Amino acid sequence: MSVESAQSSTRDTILRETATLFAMDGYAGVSMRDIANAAGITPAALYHHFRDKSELYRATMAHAFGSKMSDLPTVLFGEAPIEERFTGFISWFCNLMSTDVIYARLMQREMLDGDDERVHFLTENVFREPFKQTMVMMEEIAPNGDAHQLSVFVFGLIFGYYAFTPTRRLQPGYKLEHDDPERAARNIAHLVLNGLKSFSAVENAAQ
Amino acid sequence: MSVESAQSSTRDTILRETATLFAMDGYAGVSMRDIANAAGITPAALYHHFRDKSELYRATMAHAFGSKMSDLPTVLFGEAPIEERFTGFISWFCNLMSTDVIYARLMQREMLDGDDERVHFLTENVFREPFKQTMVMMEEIAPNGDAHQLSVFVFGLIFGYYAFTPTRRLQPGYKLEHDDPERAARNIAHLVLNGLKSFSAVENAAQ
DNA sequence: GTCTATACGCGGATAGAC
DNA sequence: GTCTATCCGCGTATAGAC
Repeated sequence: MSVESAQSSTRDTILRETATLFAMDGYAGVSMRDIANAAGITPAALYHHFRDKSELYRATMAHAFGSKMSDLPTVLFGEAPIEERFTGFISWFCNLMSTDVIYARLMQREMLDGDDERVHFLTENVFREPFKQTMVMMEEIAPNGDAHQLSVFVFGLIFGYYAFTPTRRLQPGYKLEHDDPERAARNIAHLVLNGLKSFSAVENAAQ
Repeated sequence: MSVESAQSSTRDTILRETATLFAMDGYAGVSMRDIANAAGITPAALYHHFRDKSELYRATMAHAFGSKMSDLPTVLFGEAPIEERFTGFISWFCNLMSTDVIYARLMQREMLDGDDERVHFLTENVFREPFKQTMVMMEEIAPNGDAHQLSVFVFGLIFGYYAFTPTRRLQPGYKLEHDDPERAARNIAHLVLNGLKSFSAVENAAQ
């Protein structure tokens, strides 16, 4: 909300560089010298902007996870039928994951390496809103289903699809069009929408 | 196949310890001193068994990814109807992921950090066979669908479900039974089986 | 706000005794 | 096969000049 877009301050430059570096090599795999190098300053200068490496890391996460996931697509809140809202959401999420590799990798790293505090931060700032909205849709699609678990399936499916990318490209049957996020989104939405139609009758419903 | 189960050699001890250490903290996050400490020897002794850290890492992966995934459940190859084979497979995979956290984390790390060679190794030794079998099942369930992509959905769904675990536990609606792999497997199998029934008619089929 | 210079422990790795 | 001792560059971090 504050006025900070005037020009690219050194701090912003650093945070942009660290997002890439940490995404690619992880916290322990990136040195302060690497960071200084990428930002075009000396290591000592980094300590003018951040107390230490761990604070710089936290600042990087706060910067990277700022707003993207709360910019949910407008179709979600429109009057469109549930199929359209759901498909629009999946499409948006798939495009985000396939477009912003840095973002996707940082998410994966936080889930893999984050302590309680970091996972909490990630959950609050990245997944809270879209997860809630997904739960609302799940309740509409499968009124007697377990909305929480079904939402986790949706996130897991998309998240897993992209996490699995390096491996899936080596599997039999791989074609270039499998990398098209629109196509993947369409098929994911199709799978889930049809799969859930029958979930109302499942025995462990509405827990 | 060789006789190596006689007693726990130092080499095996090291590899058991490194599997845990690398799974928890990643390659860059674990030092040779850490490893030596965990194995109860000095750092110098490590170099008697392995040329350097990267060879020790590769050996750890080879050891960890040895046989588990090729021990596919027998139900897969039986005469049972497809629903039962598929559900059995999902159940086996979910149990594996939720039981062996080390294994699951090493998989995630390799996909996130692995270079071409490492991802290739992971794909060949871990995912090749189960992926092939899943494709066979997908062709049976949705004869006109895209068996490769549908198989990726299945793996992504399970993989994503477990990768998402730290976060899902903080989401609204979380209950303890969501951690039960049998329950998750049942619902995943249900979702996929029902979702795929209608996939035969989808427009981008059989590519 | 960024630099040079530097502290100092930890990193991977080796030599050679036992 | 494991040890002690050691090398040396790289790690984070600080002091103090400009």
